[in-house]
Amino acid sequence: MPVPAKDRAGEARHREILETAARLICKAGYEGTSVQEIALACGLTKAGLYHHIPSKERLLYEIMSYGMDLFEEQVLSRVQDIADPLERLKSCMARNVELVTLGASKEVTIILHETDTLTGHSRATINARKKRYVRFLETAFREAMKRGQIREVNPTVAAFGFLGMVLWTYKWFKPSGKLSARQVAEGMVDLLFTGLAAGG
Amino acid sequence: MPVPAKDRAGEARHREILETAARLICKAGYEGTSVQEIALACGLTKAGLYHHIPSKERLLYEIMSYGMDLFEEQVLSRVQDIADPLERLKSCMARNVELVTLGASKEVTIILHETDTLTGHSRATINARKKRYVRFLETAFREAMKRGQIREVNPTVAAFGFLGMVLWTYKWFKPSGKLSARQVAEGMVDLLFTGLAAGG
Amino acid sequence: MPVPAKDRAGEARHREILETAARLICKAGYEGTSVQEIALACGLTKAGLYHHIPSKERLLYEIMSYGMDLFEEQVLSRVQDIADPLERLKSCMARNVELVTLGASKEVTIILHETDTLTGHSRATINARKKRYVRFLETAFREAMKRGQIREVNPTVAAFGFLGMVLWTYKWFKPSGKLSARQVAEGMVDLLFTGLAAGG
Amino acid sequence: MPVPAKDRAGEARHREILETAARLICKAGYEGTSVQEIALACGLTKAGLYHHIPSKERLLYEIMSYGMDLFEEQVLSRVQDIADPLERLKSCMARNVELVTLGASKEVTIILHETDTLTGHSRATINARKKRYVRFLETAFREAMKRGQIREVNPTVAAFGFLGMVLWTYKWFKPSGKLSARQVAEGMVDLLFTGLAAGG
DNA sequence: TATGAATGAGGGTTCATTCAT
DNA sequence: TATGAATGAACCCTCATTCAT
Repeated sequence: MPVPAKDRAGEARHREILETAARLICKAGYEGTSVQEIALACGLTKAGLYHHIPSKERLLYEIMSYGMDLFEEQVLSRVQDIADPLERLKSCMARNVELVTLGASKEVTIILHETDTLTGHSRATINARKKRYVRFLETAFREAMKRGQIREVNPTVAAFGFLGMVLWTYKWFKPSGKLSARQVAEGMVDLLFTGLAAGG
Repeated sequence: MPVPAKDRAGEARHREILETAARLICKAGYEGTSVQEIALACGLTKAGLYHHIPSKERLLYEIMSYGMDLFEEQVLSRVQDIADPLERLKSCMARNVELVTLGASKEVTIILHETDTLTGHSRATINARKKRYVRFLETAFREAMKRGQIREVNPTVAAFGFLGMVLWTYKWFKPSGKLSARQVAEGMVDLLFTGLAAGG
Repeated sequence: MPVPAKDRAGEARHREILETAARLICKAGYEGTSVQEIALACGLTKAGLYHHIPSKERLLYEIMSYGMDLFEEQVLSRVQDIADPLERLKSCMARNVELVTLGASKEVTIILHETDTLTGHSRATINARKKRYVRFLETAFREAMKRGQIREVNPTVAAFGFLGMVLWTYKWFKPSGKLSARQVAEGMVDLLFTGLAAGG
Repeated sequence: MPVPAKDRAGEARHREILETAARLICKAGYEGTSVQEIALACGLTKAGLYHHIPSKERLLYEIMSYGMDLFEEQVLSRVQDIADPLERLKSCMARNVELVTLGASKEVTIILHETDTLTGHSRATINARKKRYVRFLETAFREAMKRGQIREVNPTVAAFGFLGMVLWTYKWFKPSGKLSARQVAEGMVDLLFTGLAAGG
């Protein structure tokens, strides 16, 4: 059942707005970005933008939902079926680093780190999806330990170490720098999983 | 030349204001925190607060400077003279994790991650001090490699991996959680430097 | 010359819109009711509503005109030919009270009290029709005095006292209350015309 | 214990703002009057006005409270101790008519008829005070009947008839017209209590 | 030091209205 | 007729900042 052209256009427009807003919010933060600026960047007036979104906070929520969708589609769903837990973790890390460094809509996923801005149900929904990712990592780490693929470490520390390495990347990575996104991704995987121990 | 009691008192008050403001800004971000709220939390009126600070942006700069002071005093200056580069890195990591998790003024140092808010000279000054830290880490990694203490890896990736693990901590660590700050600090050091490789 | 069915349908639709709008404006006032809300209540979009009305102010004018039509048709025209001036006044009062309490379209007539909202010609037109009612009452009071049916009182004060009693009713009358609309109507007539004097 | 000069000044300023706002709201309604207009009329900027009031709705509530204060002080408290219920009612009506026609702050009391604008607790508070007035009137009517001073009528109808006559006055009374406020007041009392019956 | 009062600028949001489709 | 998209103006309110006292 094909989606009518009209709806597809509307949806595309909507995504375009989310991505444009994400780019701005990513730079200056949610509170530091005015609806005025977002509207202008979308080629609309403030009132015109409000035809597409019900409120600024809801806009943020939709960006975040969209960001989680992108993340789950481009990272989680592509690795969760990998049987070998170590390979699953490595692939996951590489994909996640690439998502926040060279993804076409990387800002949409980066914004996920705007914590404490959303309130109520929206906040709970997003937080639940984030927590699922942490659980996914912890589980994979535990499996890898059980199989003897990695040393015995605290799975929570491992998961958050993993996440810190991956998500901090957007703060310093520059596409125009010496290292390519792929190099960073592989470097990070190598760093965490091969380890720093000499002769490892 | 001893500082007059009066100035010392003034300085204490000043630091108190910086720390109070830091706590608020840490929660809601710079743009999300109003001068009004800061004044109230300091037990002052808005106009009263302005007798202590020249502007909101300058307040942020002073918090960040103070944060860098604290960091350099409690982390850098205590490890930079360690001759063994691997021990230097390990000690640095542990101290840094502890600074952002159980430091009495942890918010003051956490705020350092409010990027892109400061402008002009202030921003350049803070960024220069941050960059010095990255250089310090890269150098230590290089030294450790030269000595054969760790594998050959890209020092930049290593430095930012290190930083990501350390600085991300404040986003998820809860003093009331299962893990103590010390456990997290040691876990992180173990994770990065012993590595995950089995039998490491 | 019979009205074509189509026009009759259009007219019915038009009246329906006027009555729906009247109900909303009656509750929240003209300024407190948005075109959006009116459109929604009519089962239309905003743009759709504008095919039926040229402007919000004109809508108000049409409601008021329709309200005056209803009033004249259901009150004035049915009493103006009563020869006895006292009976004319009593019947008028009873009918008017009933119009604003149990009339099917009572809100349409209640809105007539939205003063100072209309401007220019519209306002003048409505005000002229209202003034005619006042004159009608004053004349009837004067006739009744001349015939010795009632005491000598200032006819203007009598007319506005009459109107105040009648029109205030909508502010407190509740169809579900102890008093029926009819009881209120008869009570008001009794109150003003029989008077409060003991033994009257 | 004398009120400090400063407080008295602040209080006077506050009342001045309430009265200025009342005058505007009285003309155009609450929704039809912008905070901008109120500020301007007070000789302030919008932001300056907000130094004195917490919100527009709260401003309305304060006007209404002040209006009830004025009413109770200038009407209720001056008649409630009159032993003779008929005299109590007559005096009450005269004073109330005068309050809404020639009172220095008549708009403040007229605004009390802005129904349905306030919400929640504010609304309940004001409504309770209004209801007390209705009860006061009903009681007085009942007493007067018991004493045989007036005919037996429904006290609720009597009370609302009384109120309608009194409160409607502000809609048509013009200080520059033929009738003085006093004449209207006396005319209304005469109309309701002497009655229209011939030879009354 | 401290404050209450004030302000211009801008915040997010809604308004009545228009118009191409 | 009906609509979705768009707009300029205005809405209520808060911002960081200043200044006389």
